[in-house]
Amino acid sequence: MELQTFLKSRMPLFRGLEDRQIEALASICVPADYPKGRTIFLEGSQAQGLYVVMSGQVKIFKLSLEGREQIIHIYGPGEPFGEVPVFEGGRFPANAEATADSRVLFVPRDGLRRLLENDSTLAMNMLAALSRKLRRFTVKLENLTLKETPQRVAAYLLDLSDRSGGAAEVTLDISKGHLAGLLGTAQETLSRVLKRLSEAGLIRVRGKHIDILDPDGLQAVSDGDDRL
Amino acid sequence: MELQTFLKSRMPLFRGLEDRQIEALASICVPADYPKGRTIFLEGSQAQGLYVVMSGQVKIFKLSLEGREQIIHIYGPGEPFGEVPVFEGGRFPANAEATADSRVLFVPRDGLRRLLENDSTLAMNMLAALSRKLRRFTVKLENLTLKETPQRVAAYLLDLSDRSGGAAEVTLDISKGHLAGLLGTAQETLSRVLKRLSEAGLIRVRGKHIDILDPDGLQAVSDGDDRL
DNA sequence: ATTCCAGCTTGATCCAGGTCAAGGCGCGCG
DNA sequence: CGCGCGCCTTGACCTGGATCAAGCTGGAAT
Repeated sequence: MELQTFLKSRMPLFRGLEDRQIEALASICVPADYPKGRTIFLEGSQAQGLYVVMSGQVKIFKLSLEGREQIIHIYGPGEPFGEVPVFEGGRFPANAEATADSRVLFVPRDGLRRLLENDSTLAMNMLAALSRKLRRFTVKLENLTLKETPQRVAAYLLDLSDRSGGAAEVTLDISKGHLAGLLGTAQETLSRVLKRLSEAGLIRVRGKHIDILDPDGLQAVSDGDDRL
Repeated sequence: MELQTFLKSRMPLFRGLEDRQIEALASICVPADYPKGRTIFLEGSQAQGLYVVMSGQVKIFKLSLEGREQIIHIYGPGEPFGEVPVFEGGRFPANAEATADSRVLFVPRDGLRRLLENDSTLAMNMLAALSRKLRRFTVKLENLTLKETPQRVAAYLLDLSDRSGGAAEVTLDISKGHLAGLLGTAQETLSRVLKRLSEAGLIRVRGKHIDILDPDGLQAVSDGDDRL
C-alpha cells in the first residue's frame, strides 16, 4: 500500500518500526489535501492529533494583534508538526497554513498514544523528534535576539547551502516575503540586506536563485563581522 | 530515603512511577552542589545525562560573540533541564549556570534511557515535559519578536501574579538584571519601563516586591494598548 | 559605624530597522 | 499581446531601544 511505503521510507519518526506497527499506524491515519493559503489549524483550537507533510509546504506562525506575522517554522515533506497538544495541553500553540498546494497526513491522538505506550522504539523516536525541535528553537531564539539582520540572512543562506551539500548555488524554497517573516524582519529590510550582500560581492541574486560567491566572507558576516 | 521522597513528591516527571522504578532511578542519580555563579555545563559540550534542580536556581542562556546574554529559561526546584542531548545530538544547545547556591541532581543518560524503554509511563511523562517546553518556547518567541518591551514586562508581571494565584503583590524571584536578560532587553530599558508603569499608576515597585495596583490596566498594556 | 560594591537608576546620544509611500517587474490569463 | 495582480525593490522618514557614562543605594563585611 502506498501509505505504508511512505511511512516507512520517508519518515524518520517511524524509522525502525516493525511491519505490523506500520500497518496499525497506516490504518488510523487520514490524508487530506489543502490548497495554497488554506488554514490547517488555528492557535488555541483543540487538537485531535498531529500532522505530517506528505507533499507541499506548511508554515507554522504566530500573529501579533496588529497583524505582524512571525513564522516559527516551515515544514516540507516527511516532517511532522502539531505534536505538542498530543502530549500536553490539548490546544495548538500556534497557527498552521499551507504555503503551497499540499497533501497532509493526519494522525489521530488516541491511536498514536496507544501505539506509543506499546512500542518503546516509536516513543524514543518521538522523544528524539521533540528534542530536535527544542534544539532548533534554541538556535532560532539565539538568531532572533542576539544577531542582527545581516547576520541572520548570511546564516540562513549558509545553512541552506550546507543542507544541499555545500552547493555554491542555492534556491530559496520559500518566497522572500516568507523568508522575511521567518527571519523576524520586514520584507523591505530583507531586500536591502540582500542588496548590500550583493554589492559586497558575497552573493549574486537572480530571483529565487542565489549564487554564493564568497562563502568565507558570508561566514564572516554571519559571525558578526561588520564588513557590510 | 531522602532522595526517593524527593523524586516521588517534588517531580512531575516521575509522577505515577512504581516504587521499584523510583528505586532504580534513585540508585543511578548523583546529587551535586554548585555555588552561585558556577557553570553547570557549556553549550556544545558532550552530555552524559540530564539534570534536575533540587534547590536553588539555574539559568539556561546563550551568549553572542560580543558578550550579550539571552536567558532562555530560569529553573527552580523540581524542574529538569538539559534533556535535549539525552535524546538527540549528544551536545548541549546552550549554557547552564547556577544563579544561586544550588543542589542539582544528575541523571545519567544510559540508565535513564534504559528505564524509559521499559516504562511507558515514564516515557509519556517525558514526552509531556518536552512538549511543555516546546509550548513555552513558542510563547517566548512570540513575546520576543512580536511584542515591545513594555508589553513583555507587563505580561511577565501578570504571569507571575497568576502563578501565585492572582496575588496583588508579586516578588521577583530573580534579579532585575536577569529579568532584563530573560525579556531580551537591556537592564537600563527595563528600569525605565518599570518607572513608566509606576508613573502610570499600574504598579508600585519596592525592590524585589511589586504591587499590582491595576491588573486590568496592566493587561491592556500587555495586549499592546499604548497608554504608556 | 564606615567602607565597599553589586545591583540599580537616570541622563544623553545614536542607529538599526520598522513603516509609509511609490514605483518596477514578471507572469498567468483573457 | 497587453492587462492586472502578486511580489519585490527603492526611497524617505521616524522611533524604540541599545549603548555609553555617571551617579545612587542598600546591605554585607570588617
